[in-house]
Amino acid sequence: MARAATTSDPFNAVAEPRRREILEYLAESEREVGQIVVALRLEQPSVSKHLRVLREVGLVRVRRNGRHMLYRTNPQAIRPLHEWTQTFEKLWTHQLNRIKERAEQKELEKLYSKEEKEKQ
Amino acid sequence: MARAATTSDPFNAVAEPRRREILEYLAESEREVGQIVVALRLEQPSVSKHLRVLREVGLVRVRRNGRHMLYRTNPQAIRPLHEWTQTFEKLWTHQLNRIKERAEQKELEKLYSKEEKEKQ
DNA sequence: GACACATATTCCCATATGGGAATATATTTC
DNA sequence: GAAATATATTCCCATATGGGAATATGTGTC
Repeated sequence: MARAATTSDPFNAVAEPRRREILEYLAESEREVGQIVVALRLEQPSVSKHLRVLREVGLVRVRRNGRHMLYRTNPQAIRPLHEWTQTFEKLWTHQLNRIKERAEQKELEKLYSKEEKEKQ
Repeated sequence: MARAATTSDPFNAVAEPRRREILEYLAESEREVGQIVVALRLEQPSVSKHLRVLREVGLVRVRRNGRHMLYRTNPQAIRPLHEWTQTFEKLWTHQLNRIKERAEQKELEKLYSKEEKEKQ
């Protein structure tokens, strides 16, 4: 087997930086393909291909308006990613607290040894 | 250009489902490679290769203990992912509220038309 | 040092990628 | 229906992938 398809799930779809940019841009409001091309300075076929991937995993929605296609981010599709990362949140705040506590401990020790020196 | 390397950033590293499983497993506590092999039912070389990718992007830390290598998840490295997904959180709660409001509106309308009928 | 054990690396391969260039499709306008 | 505009698709290609199999490296034990 090779690497999983970009269209296999949101995790793979979102691994591509340009697709993340597109999602951010389309989160502000509905946009035409041409607007994405201009705003993100990408080639039009490139944008269409990225949009296709995003559409296939449900990360964007489309509707037609005349010759224009209006895309928008479907934020709900990002939830699974958010929830997965959230399971680690407690761990890193815990880790940060430990770092903080150690720093404070060191400060205390420094102060203490200073006082000791001054006594002598 | 082809697809970005799995080692280019946490987004790419985490796109692979087995690597996510490994991160979850190593979040509980420090583990030997052999334990991962057994717990996740993967081939040993496969695990070593995944661990290498995770190590290169800082998602895991290692220390040696005799012939054993002890790996653990570095939760801080997941923060960027969490923060990126978080920017969409407001949008999806907003979206959910709208859905809820519409449902409630429909309920009201249903009730109203029922009363109308009963009048007649 | 010979051996066993734990882990890492290498080689091979089918597969999907993203970009570029060219072209196809769909829609409006005249 | 021809021309113009907006978007999508196709083809080509260099590149990295993950799995499997085999092998290499490192460490403890006798």
